[in-house]
Amino acid sequence: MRKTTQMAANETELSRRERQVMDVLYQRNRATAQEVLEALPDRPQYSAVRSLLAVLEEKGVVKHTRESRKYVYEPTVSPVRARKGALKRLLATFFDGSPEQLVQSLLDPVDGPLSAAEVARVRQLLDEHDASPQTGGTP
Amino acid sequence: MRKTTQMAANETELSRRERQVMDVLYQRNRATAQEVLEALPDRPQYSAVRSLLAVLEEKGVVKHTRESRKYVYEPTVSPVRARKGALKRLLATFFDGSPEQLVQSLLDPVDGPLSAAEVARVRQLLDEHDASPQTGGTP
DNA sequence: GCCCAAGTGCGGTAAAATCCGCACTTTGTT
DNA sequence: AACAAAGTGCGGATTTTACCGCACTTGGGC
Repeated sequence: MRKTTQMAANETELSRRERQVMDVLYQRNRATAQEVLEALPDRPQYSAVRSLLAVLEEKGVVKHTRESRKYVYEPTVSPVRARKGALKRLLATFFDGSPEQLVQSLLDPVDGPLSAAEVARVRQLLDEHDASPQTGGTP
Repeated sequence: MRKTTQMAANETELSRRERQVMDVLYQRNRATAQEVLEALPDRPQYSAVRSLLAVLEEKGVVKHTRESRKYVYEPTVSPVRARKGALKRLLATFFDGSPEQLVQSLLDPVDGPLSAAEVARVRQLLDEHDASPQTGGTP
C-alpha cells in the first residue's frame, strides 16, 4: 500500500524553517531566493535558502518560474485559499471556533489598537454582508 | 532592557511536533499526556508524548501539576496572551496587517459562513468598542 | 567569440527532532 | 500487606532539518 505517491498538498507539515520561508513567500506573494534570504530571521547562507526552496518545491507547496537568469518562487496554493485555511485553523485552536471571540481580541486595544477609521470600515463590511449574504459568487 | 535573561515565553521557536502539542494544550487549556496523545495527528507512542512534554517544559512553555497519580500539563503563557500573539502574526503574514481584510475573509461564506446571529453579535462588539475605547483596564 | 558576473544543482555533514523501550514509583484493590 | 494497573524518568538509536561549498550553466558586455 503506497502512501508516498502524491500527498503533497494534503500532508502539508512543514518544519520551522520551511514555515518561515513560506511566510516570506506569502507576504510578498513571490520572491527570488535572494529576497527570501534577506527576509529570513537569522540569515543563513544563500545556498541554504536555495536548498530549503528546493525541498519546499519537492513537497509541492511552492513552484518556480524562470525570469531571465533567475528563479522566482511563489506558493502553489493561492493566497486567498491559504489565508482562509490559516484563519480557520487559528479560529479552531485559539478561539474555540468562535468568530466573535476573535473579533473581540482584535478590538482589544492592548496589542492591536484599531483606529476609528478601521472600525468604521469593518462595520461597513458587516453591513454589506448583511445586505447581500450570497452576492458575488465564487467561480 | 534585558533580553537574554529569560526569554522562554518570548523566543518560542517550536518544532512541528511541539507546535502540535501546544495546539492541543491550547484547545483544552490543560491535558494529561494520555489526552495529548489521543489528540495528536499521527499518534506516536505514549513515551514519545511524554518526551515531547518534557522538552516543552524545559523550554518553559508548559508546566505540569500533579493530580492524584497523573500529571496535568498546561501552557505557561495565558490563553489570552497566546491568542493575541497568534492573531498578530496571522495578520502580518496573510493580511498585510489589515484587520479589515481579515474580517472580510471571516465574512466570506465560502469556508467560514457566519450565522446572522454571529454577525449581529460582532456588530454589537463594535458598538461597545465605539462607546468605550479604553474602558476596563487590563491589569 | 570570449570573458566576467550571477545563478543553479548536487551531494555531503553536523545538529536537532522524534521516537521508543525499559526499569522504577505510585495508587487502588482485595 | 501484596498485587496489579497505570504512570514516570531516563538513555539512546533513528530520522529530519538545516546548512554549506563547489563545480557547472547561463546571460550580457566588449
